Amino acid sequence: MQQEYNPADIEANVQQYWQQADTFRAVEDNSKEKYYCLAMFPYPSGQLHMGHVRNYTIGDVISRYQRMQGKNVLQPMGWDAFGLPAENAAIKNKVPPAAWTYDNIDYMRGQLQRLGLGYDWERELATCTPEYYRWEQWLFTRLFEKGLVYKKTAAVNWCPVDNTVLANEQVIDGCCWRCDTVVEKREIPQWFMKITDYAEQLLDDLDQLDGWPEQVKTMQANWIGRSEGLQIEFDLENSDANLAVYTTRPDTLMGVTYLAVAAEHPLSLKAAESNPELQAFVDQCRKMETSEEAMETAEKKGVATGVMATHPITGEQVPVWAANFVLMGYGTGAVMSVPAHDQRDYEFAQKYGLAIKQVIAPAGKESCDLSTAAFTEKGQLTNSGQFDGLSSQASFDAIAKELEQRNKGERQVNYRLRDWGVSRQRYWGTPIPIINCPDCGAVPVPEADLPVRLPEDVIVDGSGSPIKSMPEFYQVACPKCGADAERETDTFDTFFESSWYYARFTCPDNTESMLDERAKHWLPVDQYIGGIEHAVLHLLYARFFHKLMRDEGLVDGDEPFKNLLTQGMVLKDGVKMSKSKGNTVDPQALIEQYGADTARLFTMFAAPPEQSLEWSDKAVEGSNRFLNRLWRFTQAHVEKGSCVALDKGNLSDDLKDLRRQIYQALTKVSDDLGRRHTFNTAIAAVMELMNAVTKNSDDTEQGRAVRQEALEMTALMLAPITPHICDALWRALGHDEAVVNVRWPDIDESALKQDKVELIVQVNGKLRAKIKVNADADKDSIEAQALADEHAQKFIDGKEIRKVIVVPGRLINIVVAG
RNA sequence: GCCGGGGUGGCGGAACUGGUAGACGCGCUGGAUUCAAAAUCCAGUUUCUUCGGAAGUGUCGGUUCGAUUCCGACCCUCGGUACCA
Repeated sequence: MQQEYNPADIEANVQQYWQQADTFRAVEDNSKEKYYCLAMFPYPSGQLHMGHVRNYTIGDVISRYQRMQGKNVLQPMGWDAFGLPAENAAIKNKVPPAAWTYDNIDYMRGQLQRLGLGYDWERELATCTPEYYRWEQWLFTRLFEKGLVYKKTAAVNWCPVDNTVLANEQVIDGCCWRCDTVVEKREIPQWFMKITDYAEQLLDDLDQLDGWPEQVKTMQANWIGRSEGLQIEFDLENSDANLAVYTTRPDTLMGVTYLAVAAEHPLSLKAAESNPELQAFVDQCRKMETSEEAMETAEKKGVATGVMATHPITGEQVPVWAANFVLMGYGTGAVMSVPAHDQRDYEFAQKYGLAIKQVIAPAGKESCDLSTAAFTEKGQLTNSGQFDGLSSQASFDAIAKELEQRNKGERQVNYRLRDWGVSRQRYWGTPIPIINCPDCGAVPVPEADLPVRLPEDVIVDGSGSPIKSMPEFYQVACPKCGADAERETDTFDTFFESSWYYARFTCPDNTESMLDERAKHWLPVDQYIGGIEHAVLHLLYARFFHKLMRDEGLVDGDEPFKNLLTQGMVLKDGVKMSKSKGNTVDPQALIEQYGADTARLFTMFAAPPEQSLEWSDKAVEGSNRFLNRLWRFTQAHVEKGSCVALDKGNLSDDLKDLRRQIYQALTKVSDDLGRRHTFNTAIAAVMELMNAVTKNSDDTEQGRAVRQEALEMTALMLAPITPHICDALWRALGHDEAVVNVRWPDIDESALKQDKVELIVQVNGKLRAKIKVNADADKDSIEAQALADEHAQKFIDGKEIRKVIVVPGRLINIVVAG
């Protein structure tokens, strides 16, 4: 054993051993319990950032711990390789996206290996290869046949100067990020997946996910947004057409004083032809961002269309307004407005002088003052004709029945969730496998012709996707009739690739089918780890895909991820590390200076995984200092030669104490690594043990034997977190096998037993004394001992004792008067 | 705007089921070692204090023998918001 801790040597040696012994190769083996641990794969942006280091270390610690539990662990790694940054880099550096991406992958793979992450690299995949994306093309054509995909027009952000579609993040304050032109909305035909057909399952199956954080399930449930309400039809004046609206508050129907439609609603567009003011408003709305956030925070504006609608029960005429807060692609593109009982409608009515009619009265003592705000609580109906006096709840049924009889409405379950638009007008993505024939319409590419390969030798200059101007790509014969036809030149949303990669990792080499029996062996993923920012979209799409694949017979079970851990972000100076803020810390430099084990130890120690992690150079040094201390202490111990066997029955009180601390630490670390995933407290427990061990200077034979035990346990307990140094320590302590193959130690219960325990004595809830009592003492004798304590006496002397509360193993609280 | 988190010493954090607030680490202070420094080791470190204690976990209020933990209202901050991944 070397005198000094030299991480560069140690880490290179151990990593070489793992590679040569094929340690992390995962082979299906029914004799062992399987454990599939997956951390969200990275976008190959160029270099690893601290968020990656944290994410992948968490996964590796869990994987190594489970391996030490004797499980057959699968931990794969791959690349979420399609996406916008490759196109941006291509424009900037004049490199094709493919070359840029593959270079990045090669560099980042090396960085991951240097961190000592135990991946089965045989299973590596990159989503930008035809071997991968051909299978999602295949699935899409299957879904086409099943009617689960369809085409409709939808709005995109359009920059009229660059002549290109912009992502939401490329729109800054309503303007193009590159040329600062005001962005316009443009309606173009796009492919959609019917995720709403699975809305109910996606909601109900959340109940199966006991291993998911409650907050993530809540966010998903709210996102899906199931509601029960009524669809109500309003007849239009001078027209056969009618206007349908959906409401969850039919009890307020009698208070409707106007209707609002989206500016681009056909009704509004038609009215605008003869109304210049409305036309100006429609044009103005066209220059709005498409994001929900922008819509909701924008000032609420509207213009009367001049069209009147007939109230389905009273027959009264109410005006129809065009409003910027009504979304065309959402529900029916129209809403009924009840200013007295909805705050947004109230503010709109105040602004434009529309009528406010109260139809709900408070049932309890809630305040209702319609001169200041809407009354949005439920209550008792008033001013509602035949429904007067009913409760909000009772009126739901009564009004539903009335409307059904009049054929003017029906009950409906509605979801906030919208169908998934998967078309992107970009180059660097999976080509959508559809051919548009002038006679046959949209025709899926036949299986034999898959994959539709994305040409990689292209020039990207920011003026639109290069494949849109490549006849050799898009000119094809219709697979059905042979006529001249055109390929889709749009590509898939990159969430498409990341929605099923977890399954493909089980059989990435299969060239015959999307998945095989190995998927059924390994799935579901036992532990999934990734950023909280993916709580809704990615995780919902992956759950959706799992159900689609299940219905194709490709996988078993309803859900892909049994347990989920959502990690927090890595911050510096309180803000997220990012290139634009210039506050990034390069993991490469960190590893070169201190080694992978220090990088791993610091990221696990600085905060629990679910919280954000504040970067600190000084704390990194502290982590390195601890490893140095551990190394030197072990070295000094080993240097004095081998130890005799431990004689448990023949130890001094101090040594018994020390052994108890060893097994208390082991108890805590086992729970923290296996159940709680609080690696910071596990490390703290090991540090505490080390402090106790270094304080003990018993150099007798038994003293050295206990020290040997403590150091062995420390090497094992830290092995999942800092695997390189622990391998070297374990060997130095006299073992021949690699620590990665050692089983997690058992707890020696006999070492944990204590004769006396310390209890605290409170008087009126304040700490006043500490007493030692026999571990098996009964409540009465504990109480008596507490009352007799001289410190406690000072605070109870001469006062009336009202109550004494004894919490076994913890405390005694003496409640006195005055 | 809406949905979901978070707020505890100078700093990162601990307190797991309502029971000793501040484990562990960083920083700082003092000491040892050194010609000197670095490194290392030892001791101390919430604030105030009349040295008895008192106050204290974003703010205000409540429940309880006892609240960082439960309930209500509010403030600040972070993530998501459907074309960033």
